[in-house]
Amino acid sequence: MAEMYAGVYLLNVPYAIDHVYDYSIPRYLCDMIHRGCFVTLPFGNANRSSLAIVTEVRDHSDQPRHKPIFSVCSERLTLSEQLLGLCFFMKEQTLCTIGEAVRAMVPAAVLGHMTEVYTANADLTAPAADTYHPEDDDVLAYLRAGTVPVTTAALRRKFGSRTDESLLRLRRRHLILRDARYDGVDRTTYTTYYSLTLSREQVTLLAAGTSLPGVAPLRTAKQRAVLKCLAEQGEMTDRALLAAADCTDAVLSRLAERGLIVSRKQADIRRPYAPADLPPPPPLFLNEQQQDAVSELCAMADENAPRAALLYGVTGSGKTSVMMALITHLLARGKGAIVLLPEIALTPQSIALFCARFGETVAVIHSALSAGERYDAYRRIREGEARVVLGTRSAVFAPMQNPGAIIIDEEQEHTYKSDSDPKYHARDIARYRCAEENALMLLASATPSLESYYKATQGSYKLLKLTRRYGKAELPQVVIADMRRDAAGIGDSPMGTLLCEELTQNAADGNQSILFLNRRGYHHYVACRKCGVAISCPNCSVAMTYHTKRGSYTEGDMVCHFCGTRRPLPAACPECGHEHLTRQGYGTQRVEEELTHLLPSSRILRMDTDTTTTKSSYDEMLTSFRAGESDILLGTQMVTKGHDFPRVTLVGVLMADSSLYLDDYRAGERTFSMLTQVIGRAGRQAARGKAIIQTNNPDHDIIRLACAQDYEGFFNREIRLRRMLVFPPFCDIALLTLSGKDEKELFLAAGKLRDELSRLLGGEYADVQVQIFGPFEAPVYRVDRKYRLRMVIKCRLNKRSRAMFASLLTSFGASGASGTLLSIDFNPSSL
DNA sequence: AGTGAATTGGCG
DNA sequence: GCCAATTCACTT
Repeated sequence: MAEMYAGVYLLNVPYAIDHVYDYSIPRYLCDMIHRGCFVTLPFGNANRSSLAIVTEVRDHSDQPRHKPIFSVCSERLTLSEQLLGLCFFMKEQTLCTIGEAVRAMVPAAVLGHMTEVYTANADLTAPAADTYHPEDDDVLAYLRAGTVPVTTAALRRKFGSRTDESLLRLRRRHLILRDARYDGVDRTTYTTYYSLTLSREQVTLLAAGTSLPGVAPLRTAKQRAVLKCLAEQGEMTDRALLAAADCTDAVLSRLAERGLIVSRKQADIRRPYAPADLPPPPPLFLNEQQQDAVSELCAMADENAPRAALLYGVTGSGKTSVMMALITHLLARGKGAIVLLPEIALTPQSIALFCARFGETVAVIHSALSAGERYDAYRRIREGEARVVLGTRSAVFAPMQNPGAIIIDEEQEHTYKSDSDPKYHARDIARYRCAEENALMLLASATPSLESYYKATQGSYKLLKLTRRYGKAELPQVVIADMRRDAAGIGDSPMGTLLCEELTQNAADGNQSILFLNRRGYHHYVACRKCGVAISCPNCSVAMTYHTKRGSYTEGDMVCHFCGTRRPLPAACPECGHEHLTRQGYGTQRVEEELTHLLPSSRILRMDTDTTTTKSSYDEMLTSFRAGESDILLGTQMVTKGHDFPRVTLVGVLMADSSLYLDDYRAGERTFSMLTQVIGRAGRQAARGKAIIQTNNPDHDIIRLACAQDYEGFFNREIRLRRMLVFPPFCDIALLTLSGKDEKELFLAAGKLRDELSRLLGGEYADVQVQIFGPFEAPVYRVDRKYRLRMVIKCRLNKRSRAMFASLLTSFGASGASGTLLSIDFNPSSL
């Protein structure tokens, strides 16, 4: 048989050397190695043991030299053809390495990891030259005394921080050998079940001391107790049995030896969201519009071709019911579904909703799962046991065979974009998977992203609308409170008179309120006292941010975070000429203080990232509020999503302007979406609710349109602006960030980056059209003792422009200025 | 010349 | 990312 070769990608290499490497396949591994399986192999000068994934198997190779693969990680652990293809798609799409893509798909616990181990070198003929350090002796002695390889972690525990340098020197002197151990894949835990081999009657007789033919009488009370328990309860887990019979496992093994009981091992499945005791799901009652949408979606799914749809439904129109009907349809046809939700919407309530309807076939994936839980969810999906996956962004990689649909709820949420490597957007991944698997991608939202709605109007997505509210829910009454003329507002209080009165009254009536506060105020924009309009960048219309000059507390500049433009603070409002300009920006903490003064009799529950450190504390707070333990829920984003609070009749929005004047071209879109959702929180079921929007810009289009819940009006306004100023969807944005510890090196590298960019654009990539901004300082210039510079490039993302950026990344990764790091984010979620 | 520290080039 | 070969800066 001819020699076989494997093309592999290393899992732990930088972008610049992330390409296929050819290895020879040893005879004894021949029938175990195939596309998508994981192997360990020697890599680099030192032949360090590394993890890699096999992407090709063939009987020839162009390379002159080949190292042999060490071993296969697990016969069961492989990446499917589809997911392997997705890795290459991601590499091209997001400029990540294959390894990064793989790690996004396979839970760490499933992949296992390499551990470094050391042994003393038995072969002492090697040259023992070089530097001798007496303090290395004890490490060497320790390794020589032992018989098994020792992990670096264990050595560090024993010898402290000097371990690493000692190991390095000893290794240089060839006195010790380094190796790597690949640590397991199978995290399955088992439970042992015991049961009787005899009939209950026989056991009862035995326990009573009667002797049976062919069975020796029971000697001890413990043995009798065990049999009695089993006779009463039937099959029991070892743990339950030991507790019930109050004995040790020695008793059990004696009985098992005698053949009176048998044990059976069963693999555990950790199911943190087991559908225990849930009420049976109510039948889905769909109105005509919903029914139409369902029929359309089912028909699309049945085409077995790549399809995409946008379900645009006003708040409370019952989008979830439509999804559930679609999923029911898919399950009946032997297909599965992946449902993505934003993290804050993945609450016990929403999980229970799905579990109640789809039961055992639901798997939940989110960031708070333990390694074992994640592993089990992964396994259940891969084995086909779970056919409905409910999860956050990363669930889009769920190893489901034959998905019929990938559904993205609240599609506009920016949490679907990852901002660490690999910097993917779940929507792009979903689109690719659906195209490969002939499935339906369904985007759903009350306020679709501009990009998606635009695609729908262009016909690339099928647009389905739900315009009617479900049941008898009514839109709340919306009041815009003009803070410019509010006495309370002048004193820089975030609370207006009207809202204050209404809150007091509402609490007195025994109703609950929600106060929504935009975000923590570290972003300072400057707005006019009289007209409320903020200072914006003359180039890109993005609100500018006030930055104090370094080393000064009083002097500062206005800076555009998009294009880097710097301007001195103007003396008067460019809109109306008024001279009183003020800095804006509040945080929740300050507001809570104000509130306790203004509303001494109300019980206030504050909820933000400071107070909800864990997932459970978040759930506890929601439960407590729902139970009526507070009058007012004050919080950021997280109060807007996914929960019905039947007793909430009043919603207040503080400082609607601060999101209106975010340092991002999507500020208007975000504000519209946020206001629409918040307003929808008031009075979803019971009496008609009320929403009070406090703003200094009562006439602003976005505020007016949001209060009228006029998405299409908003879309038409915004898309015109985007076209005019050339922002997505009319271009793409590449954000290049250079970071480094040495400020001088960093600026040098920035110069190099700009030069390299113009070299590429002047020559090989002359056909790529771009508009370049920067380099300029990142909004937060210093993070983690590193400085950061960025460039913003407007362009059209396609094969050519991506190749250009890839080449940039390669040259900067390989020979780029030392100590500085280049990272590229296409269409970042925030700037 | 000799030493250790910083830089560079390559990995199949 | 990690290693070793190479260059560099500085002592002896």
